[in-house]
Amino acid sequence: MTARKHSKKRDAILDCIRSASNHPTAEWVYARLKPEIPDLSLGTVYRNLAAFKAEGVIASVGTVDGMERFDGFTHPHPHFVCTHCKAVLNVDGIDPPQELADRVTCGSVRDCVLTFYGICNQCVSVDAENNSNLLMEEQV
Amino acid sequence: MTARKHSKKRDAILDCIRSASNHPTAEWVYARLKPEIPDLSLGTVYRNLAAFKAEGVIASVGTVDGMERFDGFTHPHPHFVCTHCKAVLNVDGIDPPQELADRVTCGSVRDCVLTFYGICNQCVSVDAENNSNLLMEEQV
DNA sequence: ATTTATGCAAACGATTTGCAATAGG
DNA sequence: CCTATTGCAAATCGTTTGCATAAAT
Repeated sequence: MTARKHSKKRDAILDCIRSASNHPTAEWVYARLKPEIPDLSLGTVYRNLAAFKAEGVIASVGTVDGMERFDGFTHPHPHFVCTHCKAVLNVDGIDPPQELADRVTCGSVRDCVLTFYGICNQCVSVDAENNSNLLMEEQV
Repeated sequence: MTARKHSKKRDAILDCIRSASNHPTAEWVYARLKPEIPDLSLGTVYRNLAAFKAEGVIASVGTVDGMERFDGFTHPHPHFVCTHCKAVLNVDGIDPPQELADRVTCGSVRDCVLTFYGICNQCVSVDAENNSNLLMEEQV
């Protein structure tokens, strides 16, 4: 029925998502591609991301700070969300406990999502730095 | 500094969230309270929910279908989200794997959130019903 | 030629916010 | 009284959508 046609912009958007490691927003993808594709529109990015997601070609990591975050790597894996800088990081070496799905009785489970929230190492460092700066200022 | 004052509306909002089992949205809380508190404003509901959340008095279950869902029960527990009817249900008998937090190296974990996505039992039933209806119609 | 994909800008919907009025202490 | 809280409506902001045009087949 639906005869899909090829599109350079669509390819660029998918490449961008797949090569990005930061689980970007639509806006980020747009800003990233705009310089090399000047006539790209934000609506096109949204439309294609929605289509990719519906097809299962990309995944949604959820909403952080009001913005949806996407992942070009669709194999289920846990994420770490920094509540300070809003970074979304992959958590390696831990698998989502999909076995637990069998013990869920309220419905038929399709996905099992495991997400850790906290402060990423980088933000902890910056925080420590600021604190020592503050201490030094106080001492003056 | 901040001299907090008592407020009937604030109390009603907290009671509402705590007595609700459906992990409601701000709008739902508003609609629920409006009849008994005719001069309640949606902004007040949003403001108080945000404050409760910041204080840790209530928890956010995340965003489902573009709307934030709240939980008056703050002890960590997994949820089941029905991708069909958007219901958010508690999953009993399973604890979030907080032990795994120690194995996360990219930051310092504060929360561990486990969420299952799928079709709830009720939607499965309705679906089956519709299908048999369709089959019957086709046979006519 | 036909039909999908896109740009653009307007529409949308959830949430936030500024400000004058209200109510708690 | 003083100040936190609220109602109201306008503003915000991410996302969606309608429509005329461009690109793909």
